[in-house]
Amino acid sequence: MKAAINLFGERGYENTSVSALAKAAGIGKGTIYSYFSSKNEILLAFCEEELAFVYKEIQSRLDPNASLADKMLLLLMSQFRFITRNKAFGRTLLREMTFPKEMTIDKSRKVEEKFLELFVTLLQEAQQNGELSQHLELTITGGHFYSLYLMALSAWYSGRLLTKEDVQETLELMIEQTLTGLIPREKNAS
Amino acid sequence: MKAAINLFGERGYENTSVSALAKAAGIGKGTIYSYFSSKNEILLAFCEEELAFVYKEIQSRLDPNASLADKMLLLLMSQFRFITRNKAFGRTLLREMTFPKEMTIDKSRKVEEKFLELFVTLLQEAQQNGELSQHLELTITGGHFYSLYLMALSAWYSGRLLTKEDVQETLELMIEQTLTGLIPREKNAS
DNA sequence: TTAAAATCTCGACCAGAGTCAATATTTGAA
DNA sequence: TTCAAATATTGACTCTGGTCGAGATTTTAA
Repeated sequence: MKAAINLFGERGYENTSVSALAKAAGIGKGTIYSYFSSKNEILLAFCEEELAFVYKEIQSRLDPNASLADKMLLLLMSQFRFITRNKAFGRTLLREMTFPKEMTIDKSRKVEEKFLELFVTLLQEAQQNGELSQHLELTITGGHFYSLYLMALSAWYSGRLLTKEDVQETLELMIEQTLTGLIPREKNAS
Repeated sequence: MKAAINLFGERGYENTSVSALAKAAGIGKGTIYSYFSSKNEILLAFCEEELAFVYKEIQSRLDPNASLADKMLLLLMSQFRFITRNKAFGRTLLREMTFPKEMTIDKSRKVEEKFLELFVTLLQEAQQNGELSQHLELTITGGHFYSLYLMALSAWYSGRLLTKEDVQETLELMIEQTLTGLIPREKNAS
């Protein structure tokens, strides 16, 4: 893991071969494969550590008095900025996290769960404030916001959204829409 | 392309090497790479044809009198069933479609655009029916439903949703939530 | 008709992910 | 202490995606 942190950080994920990793760690390549099932799983493990740190960051920045929409936007954008810090790196990670192979499902689930927890915490607070309907199943609702995050990332990687500002705007709009709904309301939301 | 359709269909994408493809097509491997920029792009081209067919299917099955929610569910589930017909195949395709490399962005955009069009068509109809707020930017709203689709697929590939029935239930709930919104309403929707 | 330029085709070659049988080390029972 | 069974380590090897320069083919224009 130390070798991974060094080399991935230095040359990036794609430009680091497993052999190089093994040499840097002073072990044989085969040994690596007896601890990780694939190169991607090393990446996942690497991110587990990084993400724990990012989550702490986010939680400390959350203004408890802000609206749910604002908090959600902060959460999504922080995560977005982290993951796209290095484009190729983020892509590989997202591919493996979002559509994992059987081989890496466990690790990927674990990382994802941590992320979903953040949503649920936020939503619980909002529900207590009355900002959110009481009858919602929060895991599902968490998934709902998670889906916006995936969408934004996909749009970014496909070039449909070009700048971080575009992403932020789109997310803002979608969060708003998610909260108020798409069908006509008799009363306008405040 | 003919060789691809045969071999991918027969042995699957992962088990078909580019060399095998070349041999089956009776051309050199290098020649393939002067028409496609990567193996994944062959997959994308392969799917362009398949998907056009699926879209026709879907549109013919849509009952014009059904509610937007029902139509949307049909659309998402049809697509879901198609893509997960072969798990590994779908995974590779989704990875490349959702988080494409610069190399394949064009192809992937093209395929995706066709898919998004379906959403927009549906939404336009709904807007005319008064089932949808007038002031919505439909591209964004289309993206909104697209995001639910991604989410469902991700949950399926991660094993958070295990059966197609789970997926359908979750999508149903989320579509409902998307339409009515998450914040409390004074009046219940009819 | 011809030959130079532009384009296309090819497969030997390279690099890197992942395998596996051989070897080294550790464990534990007598 | 001993040695056999269990476990861990290793790097040579395989397989495949992708590259590239050499050579074949087509186009163009005189």
